[in-house]
Amino acid sequence: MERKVRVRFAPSPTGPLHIGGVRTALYNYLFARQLGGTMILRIEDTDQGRFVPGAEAYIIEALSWLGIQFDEGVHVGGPYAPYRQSDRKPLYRQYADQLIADGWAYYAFDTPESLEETRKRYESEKKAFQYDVFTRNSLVNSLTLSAEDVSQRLADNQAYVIRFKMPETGEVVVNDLIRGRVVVHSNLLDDKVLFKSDGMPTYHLANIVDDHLMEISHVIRGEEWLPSAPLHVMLYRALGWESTMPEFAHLPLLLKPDGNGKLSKRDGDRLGFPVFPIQWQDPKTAEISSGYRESGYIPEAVINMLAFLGWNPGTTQEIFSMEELIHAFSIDRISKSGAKFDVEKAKWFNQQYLRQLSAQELAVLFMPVLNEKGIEIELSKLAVICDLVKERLSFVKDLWEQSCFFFTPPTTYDEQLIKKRWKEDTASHLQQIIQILEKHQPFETMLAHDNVVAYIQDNGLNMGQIMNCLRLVIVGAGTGPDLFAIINTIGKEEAIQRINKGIASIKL
RNA sequence: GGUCCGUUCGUCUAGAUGGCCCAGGACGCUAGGUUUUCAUCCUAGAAAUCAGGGGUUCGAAUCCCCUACGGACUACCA
Repeated sequence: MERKVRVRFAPSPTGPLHIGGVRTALYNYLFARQLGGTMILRIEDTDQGRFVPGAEAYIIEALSWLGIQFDEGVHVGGPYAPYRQSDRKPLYRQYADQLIADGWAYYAFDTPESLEETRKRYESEKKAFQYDVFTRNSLVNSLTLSAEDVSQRLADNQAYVIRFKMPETGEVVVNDLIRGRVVVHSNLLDDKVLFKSDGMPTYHLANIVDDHLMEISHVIRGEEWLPSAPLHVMLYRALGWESTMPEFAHLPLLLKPDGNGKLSKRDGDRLGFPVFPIQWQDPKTAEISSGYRESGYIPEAVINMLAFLGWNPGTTQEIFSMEELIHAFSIDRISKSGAKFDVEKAKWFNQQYLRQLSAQELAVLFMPVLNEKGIEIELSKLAVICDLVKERLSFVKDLWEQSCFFFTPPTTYDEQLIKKRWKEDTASHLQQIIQILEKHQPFETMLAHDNVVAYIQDNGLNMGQIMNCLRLVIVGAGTGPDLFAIINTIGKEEAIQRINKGIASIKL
């Protein structure tokens, strides 16, 4: 039973990978790392018609940004190379032939058009057509045609596909690590195409052949594959590989936050959150879909959030580093039902991770934003500002909103606050406060603060009223960190200028 | 239509072998406190008749059955 753990993440390069796919990759990664196994990236590009340039590079970049690493794969090579199915094309045919020779598959010459016609005919009778045990005897294939006819058609290069010959009797059992025993009667399954007329295998064949050849021990994939898992089990049996068949775990789906249905590529920008790890631009339409990276999410937060969509450790701990996830992860704690994505929780996770960053680290992230606005500042000074506002952020991009008053004087003043706090004598009191500030010759914040407080108290004034008005002229609003910390940071001269400007601008 | 999977607060979920669950945590929400302000933080609260109905049992969110609802799949797509 000692089997080396080898798992694969096997996306098809038909577009950007969405977060459901990322979660599948993550669970594979956590599982592999925990058990000292191997994580493989295999590209399943057997459908040349849906190939999208750039998608493969996108997948690699996105997973790399998130810290999901591969031991083998298209981009890093490995002992089972190549890892791209289009590069493995010559491998598959022999297995299809073997299946035919063993009576597990057959040639089918039906054209797509004739099949479509049959399908429509069934539909008009309110029935569903399936190429299976019951219908294959009335269709054009090597089961109904004479041996001579078949060889003639083959010799004539007539287009054909190779279909799996599903047994008429018997039950197929899939033992799923998450769902338990799933049983289906084989005659309910259809004769899936294994090998296409263009010379490429379909997903089903390529997948089984590659998993076998690459010695995959566990197949962890989305629930959308559960219905075809019985076919896969049959394929292992037919190929004589049943004893080394990997174990299956079908993950619950990620659902739309509103309404029903699985999360789709369209939902993200419609509902105001990214469904993609990093930004993607469609090469054909040039349409841009936003990504977590560009939206200001920290990769660790995205990982943490994704890990909890369908899995939990059974404790109350919610913040997990990748290392902790690797340690705590287990397949039997994966839930069976689909999870709706929640933007608010995602934000919360990001906030938690943002707070773990030092002021210095935040400053480094913030600096480019300022430079773009034409603001030059020393990193150390910026770090002081970041430290003052870091508790108020969910995203790095919130930094500007939370700290813009450090860099530019207010141009407008909060109307509500004026109404509430600004009195007739406010201006003259602020004049007095300017005098107090002027007195401090090297400027000392604490002393200035104490003196202002003393002024308010000595004159029997309302603390909240004066302080809020002082804040109003300095910040422009009633928000922000400690007022004297702000004054200290912008400097005495600037503070006095702002007070003067405020007095001049604010009229009752 | 058919096959398969699922169903605990608005959301993510806890809930081995039925009793400690008139259901716990987190996000969000509401209120109070802290703060010269806002945010943070602290405290409290509202929020699931455990999809519904039948059983089994002294006792069920937990076991069984039925129903409903939701989802996936049903391509020479993956």
